[in-house]
Amino acid sequence: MESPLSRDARGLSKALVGWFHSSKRDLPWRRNRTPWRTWVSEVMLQQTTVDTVAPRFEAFVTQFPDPHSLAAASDDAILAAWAGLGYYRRIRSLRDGARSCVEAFGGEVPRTQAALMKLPGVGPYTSGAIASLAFGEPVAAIDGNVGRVASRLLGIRVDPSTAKGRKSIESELIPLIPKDAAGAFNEALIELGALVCKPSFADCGRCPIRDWCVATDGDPMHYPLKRARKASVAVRCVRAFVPDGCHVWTTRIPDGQRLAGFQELPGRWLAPGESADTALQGVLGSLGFSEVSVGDTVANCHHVITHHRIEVSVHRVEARPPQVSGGSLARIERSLLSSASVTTETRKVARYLLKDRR
DNA sequence: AAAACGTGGAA
DNA sequence: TTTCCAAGTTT
Repeated sequence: MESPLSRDARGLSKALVGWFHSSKRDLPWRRNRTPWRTWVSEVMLQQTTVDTVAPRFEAFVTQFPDPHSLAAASDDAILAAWAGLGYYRRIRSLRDGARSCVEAFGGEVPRTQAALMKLPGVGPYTSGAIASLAFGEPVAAIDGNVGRVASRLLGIRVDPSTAKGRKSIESELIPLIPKDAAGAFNEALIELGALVCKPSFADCGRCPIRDWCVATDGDPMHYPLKRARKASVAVRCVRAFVPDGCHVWTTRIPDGQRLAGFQELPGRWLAPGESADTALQGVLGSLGFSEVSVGDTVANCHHVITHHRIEVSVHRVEARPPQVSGGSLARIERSLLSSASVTTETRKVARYLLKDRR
């Protein structure tokens, strides 16, 4: 009961891989493809665009050229190296994964999908990508691109973002992967999704595998199935700009919270209807400040984090700092408000604070 | 299995 | 402006 597609898997992979070799983009991680560079790039690319990653990749692997160097790095160092890329759990996981490679394998990257899956931050996609691209193991690597391309190619109406959807795609995709070119096949599928078979336009006229595609004679945009996203929520946030000579007071976000380890101006989200003055009095009071006087707004900015749209207003505040230091309170030079030690929101605020507006 | 997790750019 | 998307993983 072989389908025409599986019988001609050879032709499909030849056409796909041939197209890839002539059409692929020149990307940093494709030059000198080592297991470590592949691991780093795949983690950096998780939910992050090529345009964002490309200018950051070489600097990162220069600073951390192998698992040993990253394994030895401090929290502050890895956060600064990842600042602005988002999803900061990724870099802690990557460092922890590098540490376990150093301890268990002498600093070598595991060579199989099964072994890679045991590393923190390495899931079904990333393990498949490293195993196939770096080591040639004939396993699937189903990211957003491949989920979409395979859905259309095979005519599968499933949601690739669910475990069930991925499994059904995987079971039909694996037989198509050539044993002697698994990496090129998988990367070609990814590249095809990125360049041709796009979410809002399939562009079948330019597709190297349209002859094998179920969706071309129907409606490619009918695939894949996708679930509704969670609605975004608007929140207001107040922060205090408390200058102290050429320094400014900040707080360091504690472990376990989102953006843990970064510094930001003291403040918090407002409850509906709550006043900025009350909130800032409370925040600074609990940090140990006294004689708190909340002044004018000195900066406004808009920031989005996951599904929250945040309107930030920063007030100038005069206050007497606590005598004993401790807890999350910190003090940094004003110029560091635009450095990698603070949150991205803080760097946005700093653009207003330190210079012009709008 | 749904929700959380960052950010910037395109539609 | 709002929504969607980008080489996902974890809980």
